[in-house]
Amino acid sequence: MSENVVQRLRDEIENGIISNDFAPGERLDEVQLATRFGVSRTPIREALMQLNAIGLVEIRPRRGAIVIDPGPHRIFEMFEVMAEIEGMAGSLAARRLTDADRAAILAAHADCKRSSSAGDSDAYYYDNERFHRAIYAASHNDFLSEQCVALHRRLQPYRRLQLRVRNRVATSFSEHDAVVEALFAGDAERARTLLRQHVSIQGERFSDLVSTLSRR
Amino acid sequence: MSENVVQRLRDEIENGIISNDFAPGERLDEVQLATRFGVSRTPIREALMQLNAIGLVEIRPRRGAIVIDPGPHRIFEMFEVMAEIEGMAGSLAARRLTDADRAAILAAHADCKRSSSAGDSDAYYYDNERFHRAIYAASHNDFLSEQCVALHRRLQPYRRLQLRVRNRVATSFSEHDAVVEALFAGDAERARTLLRQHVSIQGERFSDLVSTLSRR
DNA sequence: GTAAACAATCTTGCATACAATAATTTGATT
DNA sequence: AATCAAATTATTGTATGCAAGATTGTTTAC
Repeated sequence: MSENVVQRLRDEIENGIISNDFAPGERLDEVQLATRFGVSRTPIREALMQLNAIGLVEIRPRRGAIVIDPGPHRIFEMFEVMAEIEGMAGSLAARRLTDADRAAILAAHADCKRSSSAGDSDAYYYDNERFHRAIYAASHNDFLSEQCVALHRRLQPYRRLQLRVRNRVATSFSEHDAVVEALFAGDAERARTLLRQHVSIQGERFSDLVSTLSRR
Repeated sequence: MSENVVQRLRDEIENGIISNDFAPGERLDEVQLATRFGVSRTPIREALMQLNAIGLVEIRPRRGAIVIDPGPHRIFEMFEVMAEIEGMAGSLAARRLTDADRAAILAAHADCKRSSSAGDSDAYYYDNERFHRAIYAASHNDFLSEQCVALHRRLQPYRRLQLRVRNRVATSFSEHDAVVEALFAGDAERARTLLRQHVSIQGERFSDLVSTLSRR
């Protein structure tokens, strides 16, 4: 069997965390996971070490692994950084855009339009991700692109909540529209500002949401 | 023995990579490392998985782990991102500066001045790191701060090379001086621009260096 | 002499076994 | 009955063992 096992486990557990299948604060029992996935403890441990390194899981010595609970404040911090690097990607993209990039962005944007006007927030969620990834790719900075994808992924559960609020999908799409215009006009600073705002808004809304609901 | 063993191994191997003790492209043999550190293969493997997750090591199925060789282009990309998030930290710091932050920055800056005028580039390297970390902390965004520290650390070997070039220490210090001024004046945009340039310069210089020396 | 194929060896990947520490339960004493 | 302590149980951390794939070297055929 190939090394894919531990990678597979890593992805499965990571997905479980992202999709809130494993709740923040929850303890991840090694033997439990091992029996569940039909493997021994060893690859489970190796996967958990990886998640620990990424920052999704905390390993307390001799006391097992727990899913990290970022808390509203830290989530806000992550949105703050996301807004900035997303803006950076947009700025670079506006300057470095190739025809292929243009086509990919337009295609994703068109799909967003479709799912947006259909009011299908789940489909929009998927198309939105493709749209943003197309911009990351257009930055032609692979390292930045990877960082963006990783952070985007980590903020996924919180962003998903956002799309449920009234009119958010429509608003999001119109923001995309302005972004596309700036990108295609080669206006780096406007693309940066628009994308930064586009993301910050999500962060601030989220912050409002939790700070009124669950007080810590 | 506590779980600290694998953490220790992780740090040791990571330091080995950063300090070029393990060269890029080098294969990391599990039994070799195990005997070297006096442990079994298991904790070594777990440490390697963590380094893999961080992106310092690549694990090729059934073919072992090798130290990742970023290559000049990717290093340039990392500097590009470093410049941006460093600028972001500066921008936030200028707005959120507390008295304690001010004191920490001034202290590190004073030490930089000392080691700079003494022409001690090794000491300056250390003080420079403290100076930058003080700015990260002053951003009052812990997530950003951690990202900055991690990336700063990864770029360490390339930055170190830079300080050896003629007059770089003195130039670096005078750039710091302007940064401090902007920070203390609360001028967020100037702080951002200055820090961005301060870091980009290193990236560009590095790029010049390698692209003339070793062609890939 | 060179190239290809086969075999021997080495290394990784996973499982199991053993040791050490934390959690829990039970029993005794106040 | 309640609390504290000791012992038992459960779970983590590390080592070792075994199987499967990769690497290397040798031999044979052309």
